[in-house]
Amino acid sequence: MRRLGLYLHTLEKLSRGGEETVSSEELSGRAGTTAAQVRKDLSHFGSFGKRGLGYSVRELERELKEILGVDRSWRVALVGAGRIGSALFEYDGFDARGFDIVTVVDADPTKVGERWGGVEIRDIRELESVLREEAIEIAILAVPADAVQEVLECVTSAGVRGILNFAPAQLRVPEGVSLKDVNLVLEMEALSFSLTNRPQDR
Amino acid sequence: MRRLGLYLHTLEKLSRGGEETVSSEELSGRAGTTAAQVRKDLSHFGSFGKRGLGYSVRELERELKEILGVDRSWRVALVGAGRIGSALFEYDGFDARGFDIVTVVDADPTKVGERWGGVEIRDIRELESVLREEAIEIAILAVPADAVQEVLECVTSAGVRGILNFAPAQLRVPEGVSLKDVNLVLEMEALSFSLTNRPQDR
DNA sequence: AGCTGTGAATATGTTCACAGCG
DNA sequence: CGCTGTGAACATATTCACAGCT
Repeated sequence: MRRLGLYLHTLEKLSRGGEETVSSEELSGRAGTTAAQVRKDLSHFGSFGKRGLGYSVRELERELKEILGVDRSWRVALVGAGRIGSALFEYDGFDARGFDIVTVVDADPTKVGERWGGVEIRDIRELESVLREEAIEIAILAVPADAVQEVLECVTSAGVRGILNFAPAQLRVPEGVSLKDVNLVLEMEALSFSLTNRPQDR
Repeated sequence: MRRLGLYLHTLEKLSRGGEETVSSEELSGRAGTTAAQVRKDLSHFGSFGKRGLGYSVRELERELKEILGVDRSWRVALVGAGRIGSALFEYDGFDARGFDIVTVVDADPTKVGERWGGVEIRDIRELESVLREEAIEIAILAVPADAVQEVLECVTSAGVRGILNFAPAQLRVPEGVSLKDVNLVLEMEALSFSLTNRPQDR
């Protein structure tokens, strides 16, 4: 559930602000949802609040991290060192949440061997073995759409079970593998749709 | 409805492959949904198919473009010329769908005046006037989270009504403005959640 | 006969409203 | 008394199943 992540980020902000306790009302306001929604969402995983008081910020934060599995770090590989890949590699948010990009792989021979920070870019022909050696758990695919299905198969063969895909392609993943697609054109099209189909245009 | 965009992309692939006609069965297979879903989705906007035959690829493609509002081009501004901004600027998919990034704005004085392709980077202090001059319809926000609310207010004041936001912040938009958030950490957390809460771990 | 378009059935998600604990 | 946790009511989304056009 995506909202859990939102709650966690909100709690961390509250925590930095020195708040000790928070009500579902307050939390929902900051996360852009409703109080009932917050309570229902949390109640699926346990009873974390105190009636009459609210939730302990620190405690709920810890619980949510555990539920989301971000009370640990994850070994992540970046496949594709193009423009999107490089932006993702530099993106601080991943690091801050324990998603450690410990491997970068690319097909371009002029890039292979190059170093980004402490990470050497490896040849995509070694993809499967590199992923195994590095005990990668999550792969970020930032390769061209026409290459991504092949890369995906290799990645899943290597035992990776979480995939964040940026290529605009409909991927089929084996049972037991989680896939998240980020398709920016689809997002823009959704905006275009809203702007176009607005009855009360002024 | 996000699936409409998916259908459109699928149709374009079929079209390039020379297909004349497609059934809801076929379309759903390629778009990763079900035949009934496709028919229901399309039926909200009209009757585009022929019974016993299916849908004309070319015709449905045209209809979907019109519904989504991508039968035209859009004037888009990129606010924030950092790593994510530059990756987005170079991203071909936007251009191909008629989302023309005609303006780039940044706060860094060393970047202002620089040219990316034919586009000069403008100073963020001129943001509102630049957006008006350029008749911008959609803004992509790739600025730091602590600056984004301020930028957003400026952007909406300038009459922009569609916003794609990459900053991890909960934004409040005025009535009549469409906002899409892309939060990559949330996506990764969702993956982490699936990997963590998988009962039948082998 | 084949495949759409659609009401009806089902499933899923959200909001309401309140009992019950602190 | 305040705020959570939760069943019940409501709303939305998906799937089923079939009548009806071509």
